[in-house]
This record gives sequence, structure tokens and C-alpha cells, in this order.
Amino acid sequence: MGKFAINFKIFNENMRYPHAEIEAKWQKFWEEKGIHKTDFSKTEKKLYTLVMFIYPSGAKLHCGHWYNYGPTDTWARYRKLKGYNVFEPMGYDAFGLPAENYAIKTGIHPQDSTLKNIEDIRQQLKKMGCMYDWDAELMTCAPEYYKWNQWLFLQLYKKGLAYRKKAPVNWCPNDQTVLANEQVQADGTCERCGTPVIQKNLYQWFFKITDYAEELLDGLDKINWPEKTKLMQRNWIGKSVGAEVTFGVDGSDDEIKVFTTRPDTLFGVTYVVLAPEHPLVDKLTTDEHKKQVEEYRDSIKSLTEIERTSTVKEKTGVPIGAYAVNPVNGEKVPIWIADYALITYGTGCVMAVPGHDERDFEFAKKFNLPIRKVILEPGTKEDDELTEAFTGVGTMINSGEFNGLKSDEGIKKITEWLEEKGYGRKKVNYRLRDWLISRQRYWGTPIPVIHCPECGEVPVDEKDLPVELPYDVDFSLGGESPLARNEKFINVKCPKCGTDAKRDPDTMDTFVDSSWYYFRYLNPHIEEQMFDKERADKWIPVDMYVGGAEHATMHLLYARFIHKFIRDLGLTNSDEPFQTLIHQGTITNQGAKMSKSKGNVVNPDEFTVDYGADVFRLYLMFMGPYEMGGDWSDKGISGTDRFVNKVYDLFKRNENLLNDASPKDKYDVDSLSDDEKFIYKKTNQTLKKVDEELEQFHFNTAIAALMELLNNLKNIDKCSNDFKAYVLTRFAVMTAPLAPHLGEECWQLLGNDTSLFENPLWFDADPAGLVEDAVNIAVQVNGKLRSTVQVPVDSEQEKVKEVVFKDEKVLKHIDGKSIVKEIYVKNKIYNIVVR
RNA sequence: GCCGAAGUGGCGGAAUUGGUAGACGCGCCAGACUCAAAAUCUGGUCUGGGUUACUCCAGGUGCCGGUUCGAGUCCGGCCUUCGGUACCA
Repeated sequence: MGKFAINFKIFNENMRYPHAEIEAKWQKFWEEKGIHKTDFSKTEKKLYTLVMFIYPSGAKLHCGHWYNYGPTDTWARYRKLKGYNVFEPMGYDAFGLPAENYAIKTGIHPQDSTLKNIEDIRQQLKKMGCMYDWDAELMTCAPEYYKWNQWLFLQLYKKGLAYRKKAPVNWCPNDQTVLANEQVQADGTCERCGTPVIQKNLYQWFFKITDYAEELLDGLDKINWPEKTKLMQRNWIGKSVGAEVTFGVDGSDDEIKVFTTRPDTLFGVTYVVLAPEHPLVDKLTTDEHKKQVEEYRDSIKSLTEIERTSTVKEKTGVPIGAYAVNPVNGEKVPIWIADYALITYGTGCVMAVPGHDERDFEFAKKFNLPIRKVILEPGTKEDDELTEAFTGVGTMINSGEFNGLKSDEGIKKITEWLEEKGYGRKKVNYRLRDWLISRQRYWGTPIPVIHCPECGEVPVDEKDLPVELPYDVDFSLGGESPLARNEKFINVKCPKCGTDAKRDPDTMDTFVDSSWYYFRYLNPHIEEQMFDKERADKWIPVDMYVGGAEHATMHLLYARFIHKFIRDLGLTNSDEPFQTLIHQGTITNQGAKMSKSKGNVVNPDEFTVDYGADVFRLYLMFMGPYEMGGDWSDKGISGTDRFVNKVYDLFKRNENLLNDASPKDKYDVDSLSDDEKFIYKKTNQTLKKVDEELEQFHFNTAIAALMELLNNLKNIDKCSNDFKAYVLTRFAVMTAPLAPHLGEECWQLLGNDTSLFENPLWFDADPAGLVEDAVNIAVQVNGKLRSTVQVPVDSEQEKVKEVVFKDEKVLKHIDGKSIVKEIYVKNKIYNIVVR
């Protein structure tokens, strides 16, 4: 009996924070009261916070998701407490290849596995305790959603921005699907399965993103995105300004148009290169070169574009026997084909100037083609031999009437000359290519087009949307896609003429889904429009968008393009979708990205069960700067666990404090006891610090500041109850965005009968509480720290000097030396320079 | 190769942007409580050296130089790691 009593007492005095119970309690409270539902009619201080939606794979939520969602929710909650009307939705990027691959392997239908995964993931997400408005939940595989992908397609089609062409595309023999260039890895393998990618010619649907290239470039100046990401998009768009120049062909009427950024080097052209696939090659190749050309073309057929254009690979090529005529001097130069000329960029033809282009130089050296110097490098002589291409600005030589001009000036002059004579014109080229959206797969949005033997391409009428994805299909791998093999789906009558026709068998890239989903969240079940335009005009753009940097040149570029198109349809009044963008860092494990195949995925459940969602979320935030990520280790989690328990104990000890205490809004510092004065300053300094750090996604330092404050509350029990209440209410509010369940619980423990997130509240620091009345000043001699002295804040130099020159340690170091200079920085340092 | 970011204790990381390097946390060491352990609490913890005592001395932020009274922070040149990109004419 006695032993039991002792144990009971110990247990009571130091009770562990009952996280499971408290987290369940508040999640239930928030849900039942509908606290996270957004009132869209209140647009003052509206704040649309969005995190990239989740791909519902069987692997469920992992640490990376937590790292993405938890801290973002903390920021959203922080803004909510500051009085913003926050909208924070969550949904599912539900179409895609993995579900179909899973079906191929297990026979489980993609729809069934996806819906099941969504069920599970939704439950997991709810346990995180984020502020999601579940009324806004959406999934892209629902007909009510993908109907509007099809509608969007039709609008693009009408404007000529969706078109079909036969083009060399990346084909993954394993997945039996086309891959976008961005989805092929640097080594020429499939991003998803690692199989080497081959080339295949297919009719494909494209969205003409290139029409928006210039605007996509300009728009970058207007958005608050990481510079790094904007730079990546700029490079991806790859604008270059130059000229298109028309070369003649010797003994033929044909013309060869080349694009060059260096028209000033036209006199240095010693050969011309065509892409091996260029249509002119067949026409121009002389009989004696035919065999050689065919052999060369065969030799590069098996290479992917990535391999062909690899800089590491040595350049190859063969002459075709024909000659081009240089318009500036009438000179005949040989025509070659070489794999370094790309049919997909510019005109597919290159004028080669080995003297002033590194690639051409290398090629000319290898095949003994002439190298002619036409730009003189400053500080060199005309007859010095070129050992490498000179690509800088210099003086034009060997260039007829243009000799003596500076080469940058020459670019302008020669372009004008070409335009005058009709040999060329100024031209802007982009590296960006049109967006290939066709997928020869099942689990995606059907393309709403019918192919009729009589009428050709016939778009499906808008009133017949959605073209629903049939459930009964054979999705085993094979030559044709599952939809093409589905008789019921694929065979239709032509809507125009009634003839037997076929549906387009392809589905859309899932990046189409994600390029406008942020509009749909505002009212995901609206039937008569793509999205609620009235709400969108008030709530779009997304104010804060958080997601991985790996989407820099794909999703984030496509979404900007589609946004601008939607604007051009008159459906939105904004130019950009995402006003501010933040990338969370990557959490790796043993140096590698977490992935199922590597077997290094860390399951968050074991931590949330043992420690609770708040502790786990705090730990992820405390690990380091949010945008840096880092290698996973659970070593420090006991730190945030201890913190949470200490905070809970503190509030538990002061349960119902507000019943007999009425804290003031602020205190006159001079009226406080020493302990109170100290705590008052720390509290207000922390308010300021936490506010600044949370605003900037600096969660680690915000948490450190709160821990520091907690450490400084040792003597809180020596303070008056009113004062205590002042400190603890503020502590609870600062805790709430970081650890929302704990924050609410602490708030309630104090005796409040409201919820913090139901009645948001944030405290600003009292400026008077920020001021220290004494500061420590570092005293240096010749820049080395020798002592510190305490002086009143903002002391003038003379006052400090008096103290400094009484300091023994300082005197010791200046003894017998002459003082050259004294530097005083108020409240910081006093440096004495001696010799 | 080119573009970008980063290198700070045993570990994760701070440092008001040129002004006391190592906040906060983990780990470790010592002590308290306990029959004991766990939990908790208190103190210590950059390295080397000196002292009865420390308000002592020297060195120290990837490497080599420089600017400055003063450099983790700025400049020049390297090295390493991680991302992006791959002949774009």
C-alpha cells in the first residue's frame, strides 16, 4: 500500500504530456466546430497558402511529406493568429503511371488502388493536425475534375495552341510510353524505371507553350520566387537573340537557313552543318556520298537525343558532297551533316565558324577543315595562330567592308546589311520546346478528339464532356495502349458526319492536371465552370506556394503558362499563379534521397505514435534551415520532446491561473520586481524574435528562441499571478503555430474557454520591454578581445572610455605602448589600436 | 564543362549582415534524487597550454593570400560536397 502511494505521487508530479489524448481532442474539436473552413466572402486580409498536392501512392505519407506540410502549416497558422483569413487546402494528384504499373504487376485496378490510398492518406493527413479545409479537397482522377482538363484542351485547340505532329519522341520500351525530354535522365534512361530510352516517331499532341516564351520570361520579374528557381526557368526558356541567314546552294535553287547569334562572324564560315534528319539532306546529297551519308545516319539512329548531344562525346559527321554559298562573299563552302546539329533547335542548320566557336573549332580540327580568323582578339596580332576558338569581342578582320568594326557593333551592322539585301533578318530563338502532353497510357485524362476517316481531327463537343475513362480495360503491357484496345471506348461515330470513327487513344500528361488545380480548390464541385471565377478573382494568385525545387522547370513553368492562357480566355484577372514560392529542402537518409527501392524510407508513424504529431513536427522544424533540408537522424528528437513536456508541466502547474489573475496589456518596467523585469524583457524580446523568424520560414531559430525563453522562466513562481498570466498567455500563443495541439491545450489550461484558432490572437512586443538598460561592450586591443565592460545602453564614447581605461586587463595590454586610434561602436565594441 | 548553393565543436546547427564565434538542441562528463534503474533537476563541455585561485595565455569557422582598427561574414585564387544543365549554333 505504502509503495503504491509513493509511486502514484511520483507519477502525478511529473506526468508525461499525454499527446495521443490531447491531439485527438483538439483534432475533434477543430473538425466539429469547422474551425478550418474558409469563409471566402471575407476577402480582406485573404491568404491562400498552398502546398503542392500529394501523389497518392501505396507508400503513404513519409518524412518528406511531413517536412513539406508541417512547417507550411505552421506558417499558415502563424498568419491565421495574426488575423489573416487563411485558405489552406489539400488534395490528390491522383492520375499517373505508378498506379498503372502497380496494376500491371498486381492486377489491382488503378482506380481501386488510388481510391484506397486516398482513404488511407486522408486519415494520415488528419492526424498531422494541419489546418486543411476539407471541404476543398479534390482529386484529379474524378470525372468532375478531369472534364475541365478536356475543356481546357478544347480551348487550346480552338486557339491553335494544341496541335498534333509526328516527331521524334523518347520512348521507354519498358513503360511503353512517351517521355518528355525533362523526364529522361542525363544518362538517357527513363526517370521512372531506369530503362534506356529509345527514339520513336509517333503522332503526339503538343501544347504550344513556346507562344508564351517571352511572357514567361518577363513574368519572372514580377514574382517573389527564389532567384535560383527563376534562373533555372530563364535558362530553360533559353532566349537568344541573333539573325537568321539564308545560304544558297551551289547548282540548285534550294536555300539553307541558319540561325546564328554571331552574324559578325559570317565571313569566317568555312562549312555548313545540317542535322542528319534535315529534309534537305536527301535532296542535296550527291550520288558518290549517298552511301556514306546513309551509313552515318544508321550509326546514330540508336542514340537518344541526350546521348547525341552529350558534350562528353566526340563530335562525328560526314560531308554530303554539296556546297553552300555564303551570302556575304559568294564563297562556296562544303555542307556536312553532324550529330551536333539538332533538328529541334533553330532551323536545324548551323553555319560553322571554327575560328570563333568552340564546337566548330573542335570539329574543324578533327576533319581538317579550314579555320579562318575574322575577329581579332585585343592584344593579339592578325597572323598569330589560333590555338582555340576566340569567342569574345574584338575587331573585325578579313570581313570586306566591315573590317575595323568592333564585333559587337558588327552584329548590328551585318544584320542590317542582310535585311537590306534580303539575305536574312533579325531573329529571336528559344531553347524552350512545345509541351508534349500525349501519353500512351490508361490512367489519365482522355484526350477529347475523334479521328474520322472523312473529316480528320474532330474535337469532341463541349456539351459531350467529360469523355469518361472506361473502367473495364486490359492494362497489361503491349504494343497498343489499353484505351486503344478497348472496343467500346475507342469506336464512335464521327460527330460531324456519322461515319465510323475512332477516339484518340492517348491520355494527358498529369502536369496538365496540376497546372490549374489551385483554381479548382476554391470550389471543387462547381459544375458549370472550370472554377468559381468570382472567387478566383478575389483569391488568386496563391499568396504562398511551397513545394520541391525539382519542379522548377516542369510543373512550375507549365502552371505559369496555363495560367496566362486562362487569363487570355478572360477567366482570371491575374498574370501569375503563385506570388511567393518557397522550396523546402530535401530530407535524405544516409546521403540518398528516400525511396522505396533504396529501402531507406523513414516511416513517420513510429515517431508520431511514440512522441506525437507536435513533437515530430517541431523536431523536423528544429533540425535546421527549412530550405536546406538535410540528412535524416532521429538523434535529437528527445530535445523537442523534453521541450513539449516542460511546457506542458509549466501550464499544468498553473492550471486555471486566469481565474484569479487579470494580466495587463503591458507593464511599466520600473514598477516590476527584478525577476519580473528580467522575464518581461525576455518575453517581449522573444515575441519580436519569433514573429520575425516565423514570417521568414526560419522555424529552427523561432523554436530556439522559445526554448531560451522557457529556460529563462526559472523564477516565474516568484512573480505575481497577474504578471505570470501575462507571460504564459503570450507563451501559449507563440507555441500554437509551431505545436498547435499543445498551444490550444496550454491556452485552455490557463482558464480560457475559447480556442486560439477559433478566436485568433497574436501579441506584439511592447517596445519598452525590448530595451535593455545596460549592455556589455567588448573591449579590444588591436582587434583582440581583452575584456568586457558593462555600461548603460547608448552610452557616449567619453563615458565608456572612463570605464575602459580603468580596466586592469585593458591596461595590461596597452601598458608602455602608444595609442594610435580608438574606435567606438555604440553598444557593441571599444577597440584601442596601439603600437 | 557551364550555372547555382553550401563547407563552423563529437553531432544538428546559431551569429542582428563587418563588431564578444559556437545561441538553441543532441550526445558526453560530474553531481543531486533513488535500495537501484528510468525519468527529472543542477553544473561542465571548441582545441592546446599555464594557474592555489581564473576576470589567464595562444590558436581556431575547407585551403592560400588580400582589404580593414576588426573578417565565419568583403575581395582574389584554389579544394571538396550537393543540386541544376548537357554541343542551343
